[in-house]
Amino acid sequence: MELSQLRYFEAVARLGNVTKAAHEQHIAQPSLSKALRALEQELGVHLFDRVGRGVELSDAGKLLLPYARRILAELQAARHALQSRADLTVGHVSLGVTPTVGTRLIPQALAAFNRRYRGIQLELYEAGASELVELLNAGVVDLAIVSALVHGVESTTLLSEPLVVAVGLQHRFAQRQSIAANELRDEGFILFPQGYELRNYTLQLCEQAGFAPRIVLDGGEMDTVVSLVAAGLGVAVVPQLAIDQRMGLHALMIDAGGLQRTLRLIRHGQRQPSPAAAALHRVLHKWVSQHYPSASAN
Amino acid sequence: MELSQLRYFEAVARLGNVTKAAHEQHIAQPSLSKALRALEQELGVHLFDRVGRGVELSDAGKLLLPYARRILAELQAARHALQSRADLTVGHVSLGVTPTVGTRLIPQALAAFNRRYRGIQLELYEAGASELVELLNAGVVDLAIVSALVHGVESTTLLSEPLVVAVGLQHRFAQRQSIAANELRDEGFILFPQGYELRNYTLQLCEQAGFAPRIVLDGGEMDTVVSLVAAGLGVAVVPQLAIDQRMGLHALMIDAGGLQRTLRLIRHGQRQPSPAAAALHRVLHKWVSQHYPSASAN
DNA sequence: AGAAATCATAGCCTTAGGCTATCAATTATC
DNA sequence: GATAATTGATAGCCTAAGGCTATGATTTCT
Repeated sequence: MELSQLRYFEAVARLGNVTKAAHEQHIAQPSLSKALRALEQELGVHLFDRVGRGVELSDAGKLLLPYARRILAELQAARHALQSRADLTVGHVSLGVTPTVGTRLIPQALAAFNRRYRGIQLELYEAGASELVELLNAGVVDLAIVSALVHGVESTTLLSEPLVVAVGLQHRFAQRQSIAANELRDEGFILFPQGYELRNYTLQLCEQAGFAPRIVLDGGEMDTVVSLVAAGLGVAVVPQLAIDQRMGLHALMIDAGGLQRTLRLIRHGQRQPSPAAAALHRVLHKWVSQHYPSASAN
Repeated sequence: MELSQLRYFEAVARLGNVTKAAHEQHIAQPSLSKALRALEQELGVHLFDRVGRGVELSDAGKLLLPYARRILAELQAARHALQSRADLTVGHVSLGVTPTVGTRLIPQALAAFNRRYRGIQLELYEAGASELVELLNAGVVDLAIVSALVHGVESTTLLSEPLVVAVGLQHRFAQRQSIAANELRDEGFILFPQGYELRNYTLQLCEQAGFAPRIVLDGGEMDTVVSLVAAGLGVAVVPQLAIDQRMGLHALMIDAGGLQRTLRLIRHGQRQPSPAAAALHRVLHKWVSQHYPSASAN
């Protein structure tokens, strides 16, 4: 049984006339007769009775018709669904982010995406970089933003942001714009937890400056760390984007050998991105290049 | 889009493996790959991602899959419905009868049919012969039983029943077995209504015997007429099958030139009978030949 | 009765969809 | 880490399904 046969059958049933149905379906009348015959033979039933001029549905045809109509309707619905998905009027895209990335960049960028693509459902996963790569490979997330270099996936540079030393507004360096790394040897440091890239960056900075950091507090998400710094508990190495003066923070650039954190947008190398995923990829790059023109790259 | 493509698509989606799906569908693996490619091109989307060894559904494929499954399920349901119909496990048949036919013959025959074909729904229309032919031509009834000869339809003789003169048990002829038509010239007649074949038969009988009947009562269905005769109001020409001694009736055969009423089973000459209609046709003939072996014919 | 309409049949032709053979890529195995 | 095994894609061929035109048989309208 072929879909064309069902289409023809439905047309003949609806019009009660083989010739008119053939016209409607843009085929020759004998072709339609032949197709009907083939369908009847395959099913082993008579679908139409030739009654005078014209044909009309037989008992079996009346039985088949609603099935045929449902099948054709499902077919059209499927086509429409795929079309809508391609149009980006509906869809779904899942983005993975490492925890410190989400805080400032993601909310606004995703809001912009949602304004542009109203019908696309967004899903956000927060996890460590290695877990995000697993989710990407498993197809759970379409895209992920990580700051580490990962292998086996397709990666584009989204943003390079300087890492700065955050101090409270009461801090003795609060009036300075920049600082040399080794000036920090007497400061108390607040560290991000094990496994976070920012923790490694911090330790790397101190090591390069030739001292081991005095650790005041170990562990804590971005918000917590920022609050602790503002309260004067210590200093912390954070992305420049995380600094907000209104929150009682001051940023110190690091003089020489200043570290940068590169945020990368990664996606599966072999999986074809869905239209929604491609759109999010596009929007994220565009949003970054518009809001951080100096820091962005592609 | 072809149904085979949907079948293949579903198999690959289910098995996650083109080769295994090709085996299951009894085609060569390259043919399946080609079919998938064609489907993807037609829909303008990627349905699968080759990921390592094996394939897995893409976003678009996940969207399409439930539609494909519904379509395939509908298809199978349609096939099953037609099969059940052919098996006579389900079905519908509509029988038309003229009013005087139904009384004795139809109930038992239809009961026999229903015992044999439990799942087939019966529908009964009672109407005059000409209306029944219209219903037959319109496809409203599949079969009809009439006693008149009608044209333009396919007709088989179901039963020839003698017409007898019914008298009450108190009637002066109640001890006789037969009678000559002209002995009835002084009797009062009870007539069936205009348009009934039995009315015509009665008038014909009297005309052939050379008298005009004295009409005591004109109009009345079979049950009424029978009751009136039993009450001694007059005599009536009725089918032998309508006589039941328990109801206070006696049948007089008509000596020479005795009339017979031939019941014919008619069906549409061009319409293909449904399995249920064919079964009813069969059962009616069989039932008559078993219960009235002398009177039946085919 | 003749004209018009409608479906079926016959015969031809193109192409979709099947097959085998083979390549490329990935994964399992030793 | 090299080799074998598995899997999907490609190339090229061939058959048959499904399209077309021409025509015939039947029925209905005028």
